[in-house]
Amino acid sequence: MQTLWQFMRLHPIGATLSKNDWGNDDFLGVTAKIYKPHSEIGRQDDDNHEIFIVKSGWAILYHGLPDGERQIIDTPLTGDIVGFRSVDGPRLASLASITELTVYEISSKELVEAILSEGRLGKKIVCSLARLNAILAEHLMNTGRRTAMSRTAHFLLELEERLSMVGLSAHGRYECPLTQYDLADILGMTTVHVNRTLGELRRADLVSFKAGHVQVINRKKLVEIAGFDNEYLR
Amino acid sequence: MQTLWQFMRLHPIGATLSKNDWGNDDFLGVTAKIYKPHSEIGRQDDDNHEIFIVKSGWAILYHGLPDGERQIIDTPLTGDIVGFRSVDGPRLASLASITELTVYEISSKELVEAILSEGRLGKKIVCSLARLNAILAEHLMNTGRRTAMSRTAHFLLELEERLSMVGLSAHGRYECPLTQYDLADILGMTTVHVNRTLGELRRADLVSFKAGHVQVINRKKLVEIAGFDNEYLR
DNA sequence: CGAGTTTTTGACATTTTTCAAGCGTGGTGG
DNA sequence: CCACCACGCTTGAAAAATGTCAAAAACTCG
Repeated sequence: MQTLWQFMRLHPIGATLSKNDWGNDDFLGVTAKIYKPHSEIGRQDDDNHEIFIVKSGWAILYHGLPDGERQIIDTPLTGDIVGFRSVDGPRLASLASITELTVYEISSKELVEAILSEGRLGKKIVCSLARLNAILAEHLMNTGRRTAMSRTAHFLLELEERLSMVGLSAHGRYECPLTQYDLADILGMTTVHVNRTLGELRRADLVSFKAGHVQVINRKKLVEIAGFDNEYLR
Repeated sequence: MQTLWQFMRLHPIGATLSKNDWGNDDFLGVTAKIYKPHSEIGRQDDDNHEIFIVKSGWAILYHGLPDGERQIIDTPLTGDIVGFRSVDGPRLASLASITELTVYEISSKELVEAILSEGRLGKKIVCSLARLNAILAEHLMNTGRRTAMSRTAHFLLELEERLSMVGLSAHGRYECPLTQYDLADILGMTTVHVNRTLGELRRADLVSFKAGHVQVINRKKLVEIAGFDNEYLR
């Protein structure tokens, strides 16, 4: 069985952590939990202070609005941390699996304890949160200042970059189990419009999103349309 | 002269820090720098690894897009930290003052060093970043899933809440030096539309934004229209 | 095969942007 | 003191982008 620290050494947020960075083995020994596709891992407004670290699979972190709308905040991928809050309080967003999902679950309190006693862990978490910040800021530009086309192109390029960082994309090709409904709630548009936009991108031979997989066709032009610069994902 | 740690004890991110949380006094003695209104404090793409902590004044953190558009990522207020990056690399956004602005400037490297040796500082920074994350996520809902009206209302309520936390708002009233152009770049719409929307809000006796100050008139209804829940600002 | 989900398409409505112009105010130089 | 300019605010009319509603086609899974 792979322990949490073994995992973290291999992935973005834990890449340089040594065993000693964690207080003791018990804490490290957190076992990964496996969830079925389309299950709720944590629900918005629940008073359950747990942090998740994605080991494998696809998930969405979303917030439901009073009027029934939904905005997807992020699609956490392998190695991403989910669920930090500045203070105790209800969860601000729900986490749901898309595919089968494996996550490490750590009590928020325990993780904070560990940060207090181990500076290197604090640094790691700070870096991880800073990166999430950068991603959110970029999504803000997407929904705020880019056209439907540019937005969609940008997100597909972001996914490719993030996935290839964890070895899940190569040659501009990757699996993506998100539906067009999901895409709509990520990009802040309607499914109908997502559909038309994807169609345009496909017909223009830029990128194809079809049957759960994505293939970048003309990267140069796609990057140009999207105004994509991967710097923020470093 | 007020030192950085004296300041931090009094404001959100540093509220519970004691003197010992910082390695030594030299580091703490960082003097605050004062900038004139409308100056650039840090420029996007610069390779200058500095973190800013706002002591007083209004600022905007924005990112310029290739086509000349601009998206304002955040309006850092008293006590907010600006400029963290996951790794060294060019700055992702520019920081500019709106009013006269006083900021503490700390080298990124120094702060990371301090985190390594002082867990409580790490915790504070982690909390601050988690809060910023929550704010960005909420802005994402704003631009992604709310109408112009709801969005604008929401942002004005957020400002009120954030300002009253640092003693700069009371009775639903506060000073706000942002222009309608700024508002447009925050909310992801055009100035023209911002103008019309503010007009509507004013005519409906919900909130007035005029000559640099904001007055909430009918909070109950405004909160309802905005779908505002201050939980995320805690 | 059949039921449910997802994608695609068409016609039309609404929101938001664009372009263009006018107004008000505060500061500045003649 | 006044003319003038820069800047921000306001308004109107038309265009473009995006959303809504509705239905059909395609796909998926048991």
